[in-house]
Amino acid sequence: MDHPHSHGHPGMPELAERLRRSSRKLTGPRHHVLEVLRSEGHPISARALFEALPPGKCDLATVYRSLQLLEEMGMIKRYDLGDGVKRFELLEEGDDGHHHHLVCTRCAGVVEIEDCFMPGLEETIAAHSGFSNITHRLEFTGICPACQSQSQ
Amino acid sequence: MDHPHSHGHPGMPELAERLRRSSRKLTGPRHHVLEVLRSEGHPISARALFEALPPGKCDLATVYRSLQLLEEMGMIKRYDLGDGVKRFELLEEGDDGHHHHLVCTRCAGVVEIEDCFMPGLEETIAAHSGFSNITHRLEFTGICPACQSQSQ
DNA sequence: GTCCCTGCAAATGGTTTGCAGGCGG
DNA sequence: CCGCCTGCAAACCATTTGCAGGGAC
Repeated sequence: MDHPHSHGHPGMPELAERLRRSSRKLTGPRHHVLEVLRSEGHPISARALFEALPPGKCDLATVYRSLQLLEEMGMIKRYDLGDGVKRFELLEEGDDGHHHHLVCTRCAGVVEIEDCFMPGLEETIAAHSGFSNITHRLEFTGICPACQSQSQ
Repeated sequence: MDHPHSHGHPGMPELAERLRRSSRKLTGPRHHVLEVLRSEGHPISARALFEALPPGKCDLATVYRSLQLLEEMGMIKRYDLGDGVKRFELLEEGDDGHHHHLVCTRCAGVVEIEDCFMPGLEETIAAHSGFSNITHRLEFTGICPACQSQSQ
């Protein structure tokens, strides 16, 4: 259950290709941002990404702009894990990123959960409410094993 | 499915009593904040609450402080609906507020969904992940009937 | 009278934007 | 070259906090 997506994070050439296809440039700063996203594999905040960057390689504002662009292009997905901070995760091509997370309330560690547990539920809700285009966000929180043992 | 909680929003005397029980004061500003929460019945943001207040009756900062206090006391529940804004909803006594929402992505209208669809799921996840104290947040988004008809 | 509470204003933290210069294609 | 990108700084927005005066009990 740990890293259901770690089997195929896109390589840098593929990422560059996807950018080029949208006629966007693969610049130095973007390269570094993608590099961190690629090595991270879990949702990461703009600030955390910035701090993981080689110093001086990319401005914080540019990190935000890159994340915005990559999200629009569908290369990364944004998650709201409930603490008011946006986190982003690299997607494989064709992946819509629909999975859920289990977040530790002490260390903010994130574990992915691969199954989506509500087959047909959105249709049911649509039928009852009259809403259309229904999607959902589901996040779990708890205390991870490491934090459990560290302190009580 | 519309307002599963509208059957019993607490009256002001009961709210005052709950405050007094915690030896907190029922001041003018708090009275007005509670009044808006009571009449609203749906999750409302601090700013929206402030604007619904009679002008000059309560400072914005005090709205935030009141919401913080009421949340600590368990009188209201905070929801993160995904847009980075916290919203608060009045709870009845004994209600833990565990239900989910269906939010319109165009008008931000909110409908409550009373059922929680994951019986036993948290236990399963705990067993698989080793996490403890697991809870979840689940929010649905879509386009409400009114917005569907207004524009395409 | 004693604290709790309040308004005001300033600080904070995450994120966005204006601008002029710079670099990728 | 042209237009997309970038760094820097300032702006923004939701929320929090310091402080001194004021009100509830």
